[in-house]
Amino acid sequence: MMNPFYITTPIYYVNAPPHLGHAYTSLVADVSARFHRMLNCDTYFLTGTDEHGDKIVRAAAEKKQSPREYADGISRLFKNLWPRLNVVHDGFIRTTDPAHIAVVSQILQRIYDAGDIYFSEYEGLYCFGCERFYTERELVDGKCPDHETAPEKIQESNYFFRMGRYQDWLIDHITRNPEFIRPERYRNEVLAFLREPLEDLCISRPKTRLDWGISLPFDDRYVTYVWFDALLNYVSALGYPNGPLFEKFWPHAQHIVAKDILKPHGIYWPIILKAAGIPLYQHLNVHGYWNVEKSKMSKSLGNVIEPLALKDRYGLDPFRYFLMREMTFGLDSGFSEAALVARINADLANDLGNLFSRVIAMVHKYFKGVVPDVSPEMDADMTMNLKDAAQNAVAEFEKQMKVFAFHRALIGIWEFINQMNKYIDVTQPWLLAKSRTTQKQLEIVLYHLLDGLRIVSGMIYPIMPDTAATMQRHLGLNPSEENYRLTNLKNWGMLPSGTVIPKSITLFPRIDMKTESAEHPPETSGETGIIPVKPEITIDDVKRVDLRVATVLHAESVPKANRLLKLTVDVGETRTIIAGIAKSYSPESLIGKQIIIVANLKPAKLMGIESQGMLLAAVDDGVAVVGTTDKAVKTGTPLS
RNA sequence: GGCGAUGUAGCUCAGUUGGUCAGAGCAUGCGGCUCAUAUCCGCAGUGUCCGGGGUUCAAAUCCCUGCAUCGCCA
Repeated sequence: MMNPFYITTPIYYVNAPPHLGHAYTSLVADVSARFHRMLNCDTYFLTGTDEHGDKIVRAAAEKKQSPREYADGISRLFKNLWPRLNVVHDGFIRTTDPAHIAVVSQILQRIYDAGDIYFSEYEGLYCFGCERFYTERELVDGKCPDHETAPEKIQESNYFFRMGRYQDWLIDHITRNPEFIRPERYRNEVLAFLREPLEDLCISRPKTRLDWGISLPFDDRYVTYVWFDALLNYVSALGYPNGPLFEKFWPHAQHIVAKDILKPHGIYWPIILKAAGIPLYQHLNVHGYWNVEKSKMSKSLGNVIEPLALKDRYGLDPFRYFLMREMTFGLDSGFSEAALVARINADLANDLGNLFSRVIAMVHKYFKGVVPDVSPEMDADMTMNLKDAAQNAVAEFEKQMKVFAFHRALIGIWEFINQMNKYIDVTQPWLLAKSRTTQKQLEIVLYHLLDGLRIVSGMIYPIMPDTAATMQRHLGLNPSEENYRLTNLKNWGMLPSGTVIPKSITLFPRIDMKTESAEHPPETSGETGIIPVKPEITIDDVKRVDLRVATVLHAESVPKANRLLKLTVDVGETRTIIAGIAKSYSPESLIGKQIIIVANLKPAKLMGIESQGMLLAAVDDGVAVVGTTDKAVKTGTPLS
């Protein structure tokens, strides 16, 4: 068992809804967490929201909400986004959580007692309109840039954190641990900043100005401001000071941040930890920005597409792949729809998707879908370096993933994919299939390809988990943590023989830029669970099913049936429908709801009641969620 | 204003300590195959490696300088 792995995103400030930058940071954390689980590391992935401060008070006031209500709303937006990106975190912390508040208070008190926090009065230029101080430099013609009024000189007292006394210690730590802040450019930036004397950090606001925050334990007239509150989430979320999670994971902490918050994480945070007597984190991993280009394509459609919306259009896994492949971790990258489509077509559809499709198709064509049995001694003759290529790719993958060089890890995987395409070209299985004397060779070639795809499926798992699972199912495997273990990817020839594999599918539909503007491509085959996709059907099969929007008029439970509800619904006519959702919905909660039913299903009697149709619901881990429409529509409307 | 980074094929970028370093992918053109999602494989290019100067037997690679872009700090 390797060291535990603790990965964090920043807690996102709830003054605005999530955007691409947030999504990328969290995606990196998710990919990293998944990768470490492949390494069999105990892994904890934390994210959350930062909810105090005057910006929140002001944003809430604009919406005529209390800060708490406002923060709840935006926090929920973040929390709800992660599942949609297949970002699976272990913890979600809010700075308004009582446990967090207690930890902040405790640590502030400790640092105060140690003499690193002092009280001081200062004078500054204050704009009452903005409710903030300005420096001379920020003023325009001596006036507040927002209100165009001259700020007033006022005096205020606040608490300050003596960071200066830890400056030399921090320089020393960063110098001795070259990987403490990475990539190197950001380490250099921090060191450059530390060449100048470090000023003490103002850590409070008088409650007269701001009361949406955590009270200072040693002076109730003040709340703590920004960094103590925000940064301490990384330890409070683990149950500091002596929770089991804290003891297990904290020493292995790695943070991910965008470059805009380099200074707080690279300077304030280590110093806070030092002052509080808490060991430092391992690595601060800093990434750049996405420069979003408004694509011409979208403009011509008249609707500029928001980056996050593109995942719905092109599929989640391609979207995740693009973000991880296109950005060199640490540097800025451009985001455009054209670049996304180019990656999807070239890398996903042409290289990987087509390889997968042609291999599976050949196994069906030549062996009726049965994975050939290949004795190890026969292997060597036909491997033609494919085995070495696989093992090199896995080694490179491991090396690059560990240092957040995701794009390089992916380049390595794709080199191997190209080698497999080349291998097919050289071995020419379609010729081997023509002669009985070359049957054995054909078996070996296809087995090698299948096993290579098995290894690819494992390597892409952290980046494209749904696709990885789909691939594994089509290789006759049951997608599981075990199959994604790196140790199993390092071994050649692990794919079980004799299984019958499902028919070939299109992993990634090619995107035709010409017709794309008219319609959206089908969602890529990807679902998180392990439920296999049913056999292919045609449009005619679909047309036979008459789906309708129905409105629930009445609902009641069915006696002696603890899972069933009897619904009376309006589909233009009134019908009775029995649905097995009683464990997830109370009868009252359904009344008035619009649902989707199969209207032409042959009626059936359940518990003596005739059900004239069937309600559609998603059942996730035993919990039923009723399907409905995005907006209210006329009852009885067919779905097509 | 100070410090730093970057500037390489049409596009996106690799190029570790100076000596096959003038490269990869995409896009383009041509050839091949047919198992495959008109996919795959091969071949072919185009470059004053930002401009100028210097060090050296030898510089995209080191030094100076100019320009451009960007970042950090003030």
